[in-house]
Amino acid sequence: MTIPRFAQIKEFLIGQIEQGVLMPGDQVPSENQLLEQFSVSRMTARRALQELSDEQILVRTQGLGTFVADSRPMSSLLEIRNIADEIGARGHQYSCELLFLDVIETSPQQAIDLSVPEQSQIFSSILLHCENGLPLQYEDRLVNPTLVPDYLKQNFLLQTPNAYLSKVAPMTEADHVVEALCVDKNIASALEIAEEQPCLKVGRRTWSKLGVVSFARLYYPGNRYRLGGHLNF
Amino acid sequence: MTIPRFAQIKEFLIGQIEQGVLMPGDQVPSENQLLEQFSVSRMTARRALQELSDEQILVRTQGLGTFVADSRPMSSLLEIRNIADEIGARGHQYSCELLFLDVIETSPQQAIDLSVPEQSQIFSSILLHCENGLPLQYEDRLVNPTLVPDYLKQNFLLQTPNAYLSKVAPMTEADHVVEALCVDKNIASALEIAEEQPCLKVGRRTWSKLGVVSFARLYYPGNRYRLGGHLNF
DNA sequence: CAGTGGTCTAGACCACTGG
DNA sequence: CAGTGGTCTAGACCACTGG
Repeated sequence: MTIPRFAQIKEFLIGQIEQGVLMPGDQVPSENQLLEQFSVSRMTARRALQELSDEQILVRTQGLGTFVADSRPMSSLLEIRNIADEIGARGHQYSCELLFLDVIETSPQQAIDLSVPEQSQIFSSILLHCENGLPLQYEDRLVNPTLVPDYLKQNFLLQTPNAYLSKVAPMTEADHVVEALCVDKNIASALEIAEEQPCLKVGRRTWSKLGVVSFARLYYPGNRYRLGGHLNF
Repeated sequence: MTIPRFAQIKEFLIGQIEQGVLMPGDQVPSENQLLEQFSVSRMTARRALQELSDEQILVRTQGLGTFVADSRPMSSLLEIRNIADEIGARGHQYSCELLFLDVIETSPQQAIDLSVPEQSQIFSSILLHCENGLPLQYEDRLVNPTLVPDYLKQNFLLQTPNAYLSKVAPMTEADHVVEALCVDKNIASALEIAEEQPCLKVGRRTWSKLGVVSFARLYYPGNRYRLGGHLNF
């Protein structure tokens, strides 16, 4: 029932990182420092650092020390990447248009998508993300107001919903459904494509520890976007 | 340069598993047995077992012992699943049609896809996989003849290429590219859809330890198939 | 050089499982 | 009960990094 000492040290370090006391790149206490601080043997202090390193939360280098890893790497496949970062990484210009942002009452399907009661009041946003001025992603998003009460107050032209949600309600799980389809007239005209043009639709439900945070339907013109992934077994 | 003792014990156990001396479910030597066998301290024997357990190759239970894990679990997302199994799991009837199976000479693009020299002789197969008689997947596959010399001799109506390749050249890595598009007349008519019908295309390159084994282009009618995935962070 | 992480020992006490 | 894995100690020697 008592928490093992090595686990206590891990929790201490994770706490420091989550509170921002230790930032990515910072050096964390060495085995010898933790040994004194927690009055444990070196093997125990070491185990805490080693396991956090195995979990890719820390990075260790012999002779140098132990450091906070840059960012927690995700599963490389269908990785949840911020569209603005993705476009930026290609060296292209990102821009964005806010098409809708308000409270709505859930339809039966939306209630299921977000795991809330029917006819709840929830937040909805629709954004159009562009690469070099050309529409790349139509983002239709539902947000749980209980978990993210300040959603409507954000300026999504400065920070994508994805980036904001990652900060206020860190993801612990995500679901994806990928399909190919033709979109309706509204979405087609927003994306500046013909109605017959095939689109990639990604449905993504994200969880934090407290429940379903958000459900997003992302539409991409089939001729401008592909999803990639790499798996290691 | 010398291999650490714990790593030697790991290699010994992995060897036993790969040679079939130890089968899934079998109990492996306990810490105390390894300790005597390799003349190491318990901490070192333990480390070998612990790391293999972390790697999901072994399963440990306090008081019971350490056992060979059932099978190495894969990344859950865009998991490489045998289409026949997938259809069977839905309780539906699987059937399959062989459209092509022969040696071809690579086009420049095909040479890149399979990482072989241009104008190499490679194996090519085209199959149509059906669910309850309705086409679900058009599989256009290139195979490296050096790594899989007996590919053309197989009967793919009894065993899918995917299942066969998994046996003779176990996958160590895979690449995916997913896109939405309209397919050409040939593929559309095979899939029994109109040419305007959006399709999901999955390009998948698979590696074994020796190199690129196969490159498959999988086409699914957009209205009959969706890709799903679940991520845990 | 002092400090770091990597490996390893020979003990200890404990909680748990099965017979 | 004997055997298992889980945690922990107080030492040791080593290879490596930077100053």
